[in-house]
Amino acid sequence: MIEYKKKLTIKDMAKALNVSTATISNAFNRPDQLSESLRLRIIEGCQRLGYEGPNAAARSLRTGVSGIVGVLLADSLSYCISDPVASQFLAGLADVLDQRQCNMLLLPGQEEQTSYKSRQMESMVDGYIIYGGLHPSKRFQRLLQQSKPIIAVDVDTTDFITVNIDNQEGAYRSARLALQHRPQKVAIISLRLTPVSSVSWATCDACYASPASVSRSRWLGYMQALQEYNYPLEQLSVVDVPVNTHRNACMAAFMLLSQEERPDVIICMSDRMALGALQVALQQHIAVPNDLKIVGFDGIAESQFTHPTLTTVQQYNELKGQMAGNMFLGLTPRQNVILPTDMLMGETCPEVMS
Amino acid sequence: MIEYKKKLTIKDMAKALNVSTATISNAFNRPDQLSESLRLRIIEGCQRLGYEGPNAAARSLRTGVSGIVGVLLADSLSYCISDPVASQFLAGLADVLDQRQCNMLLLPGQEEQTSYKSRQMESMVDGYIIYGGLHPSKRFQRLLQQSKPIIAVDVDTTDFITVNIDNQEGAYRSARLALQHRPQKVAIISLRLTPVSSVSWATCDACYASPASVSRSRWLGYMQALQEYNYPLEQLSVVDVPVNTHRNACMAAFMLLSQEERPDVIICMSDRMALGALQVALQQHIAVPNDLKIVGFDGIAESQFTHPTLTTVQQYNELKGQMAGNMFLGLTPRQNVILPTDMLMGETCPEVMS
DNA sequence: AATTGTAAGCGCTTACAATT
DNA sequence: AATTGTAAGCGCTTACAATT
Repeated sequence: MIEYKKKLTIKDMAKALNVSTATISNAFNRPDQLSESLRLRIIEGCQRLGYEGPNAAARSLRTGVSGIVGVLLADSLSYCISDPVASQFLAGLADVLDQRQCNMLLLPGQEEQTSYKSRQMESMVDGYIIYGGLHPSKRFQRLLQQSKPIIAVDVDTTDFITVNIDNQEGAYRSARLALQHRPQKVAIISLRLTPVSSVSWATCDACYASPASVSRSRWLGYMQALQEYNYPLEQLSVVDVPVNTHRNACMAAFMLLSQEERPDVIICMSDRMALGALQVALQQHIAVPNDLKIVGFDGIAESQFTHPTLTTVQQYNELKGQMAGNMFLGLTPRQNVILPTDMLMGETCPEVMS
Repeated sequence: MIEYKKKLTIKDMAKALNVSTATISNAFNRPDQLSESLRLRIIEGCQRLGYEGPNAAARSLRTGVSGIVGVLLADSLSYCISDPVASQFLAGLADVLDQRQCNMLLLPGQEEQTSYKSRQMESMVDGYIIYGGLHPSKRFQRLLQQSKPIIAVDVDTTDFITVNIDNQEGAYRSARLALQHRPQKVAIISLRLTPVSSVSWATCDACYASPASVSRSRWLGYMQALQEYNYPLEQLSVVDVPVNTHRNACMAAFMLLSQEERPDVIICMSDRMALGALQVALQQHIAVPNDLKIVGFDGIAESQFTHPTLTTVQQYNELKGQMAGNMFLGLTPRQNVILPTDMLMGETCPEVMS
């Protein structure tokens, strides 16, 4: 049988150990305020009696600091946790916060409920890390007025300190790599470039109108490369995908590969899109990379688990999380950061030897 | 410029709206305690003045309930977030908790620091969901004495209410599927069956000694199938992997496929292992499934993103998370649950037509 | 009878006072 | 001078009293 304990307070300890509550508190929080011997006696006594240390709610109420960092996500929790890019970011962030004994509170961005309880926890949070997206949600609007520190990641804004990558440069380099093969027919699988809610064909004009900053930057990088190679834009096929899922990737790839003139290059705004395209191509017995080159974006771990492995833009999401965490905690100067990306030379688009 | 607000309290609202603090509190928490008209006037007034509702720390201190559920993980946060099985579970759990306006606090199991601050948050938590592993950690020991509700998932124990799958049955069925092909040489990639800390060959005897319940159950399922097919155990090759990573999977597969007598069946305790084996096999130009059958376990999404797709045991991790959450919240009777699994017929091991 | 207000106390931290 | 204790108050909820 498990033996349960009563909930112990600092008062109980003070009585049991014959000191004041202040001394107990100091023993835990301000070692310089009492003699070493007394501190050890108290710590030992508390351990023996089963007192786990000051109650977090009370401490937080008193000090105004909770040690909890709110992470405002662009999508639902379930999406973010299962998306490799977001989860890598969260892992990096969690590592840093954990080292400093801070905790993470994941806040879904899409909040429809107006119940005040869903906002309750916001009052506990010491500040926010905003991850991705534009966040037109009410929750987001409220945050701005809370006068708490905010770091934004993968958001194109001047309202906060941001941690970003150079999306345009990365996209440009990946597209150039594909275009070096002098393809006949280029296709792009884009993410949330247009406001549609299903996988659909897009025109270049529509794409320019997109407000989603990350996608737009990548799009501009692609355009830059296409222009450099004088690729006729009217020949370009673009399928836009509203949500970065494998299913959508397959659908997009299927649409592209069923065209009368089949693309020999597919440039993708994410590795998930690229992996979907790869799978569909292989199922259709299209030789990759011989008859079809594919480049991705992100450098997720899974991109190197396939055969052939994916050629993609490696971004360092874990590092991104660590940087955001360190900045939030003030361990790193609070200033805008643009992290580098690298080309990850996989097998789906080899380099052209010249 | 963003305009910041002062931190408002229930007192400020009482003064501004000319009612008592109790009435403000009731307006938020006990609608039956005041007239509809007054309640609306208060809610509207608070909104207008920018009061977000009662402070969570104060409320939690007063009521003893925080709405925060501690999720005790077997490994580090970064591992759990990036593991597809764990993250699916977390996604399901998060969904349920979020609907009920509860929050999740992820607690890494491997806690070496003795700083009391790392335990601070434990005092806030309303209860625990323990996910996987044996948890011999100090943190775990402490939890048992806290007299808070606990639900355990993927743990073989009688100390708590548990949510589990039938690991042995699932493993048995997957092994049988592979053995139907009457393989010459069977190999197994196992997880944490032996206490070694690197990828290593294992013997059948050593494997039985494992204390890790999930792995042992799967192992027993494999043995059951092997016996049924009279497969000579002395011919079996087993590589045991301490941590479920792709790198380890590749190493294990490499070891197995470099043997003088190459296996024509590899049975894997996880899809990550199976995907690694598939990749290594394809890189070595071994035809899958013709010359090598592979079966996995888990049914992670990525297992269906490859070509060929993986034959594996589908477990419903998101459902597992939902069930654990619902039970924790008391929306479902608190009783032990064993969730079903299904065979997911992919291409790496087709069914034998007889 | 229906509505609203008073006041205690949840467990802690910390300025400052009191003691050695 | 070094060590320890007193007491107020963080923001809230709720039993109960007071008012209409």
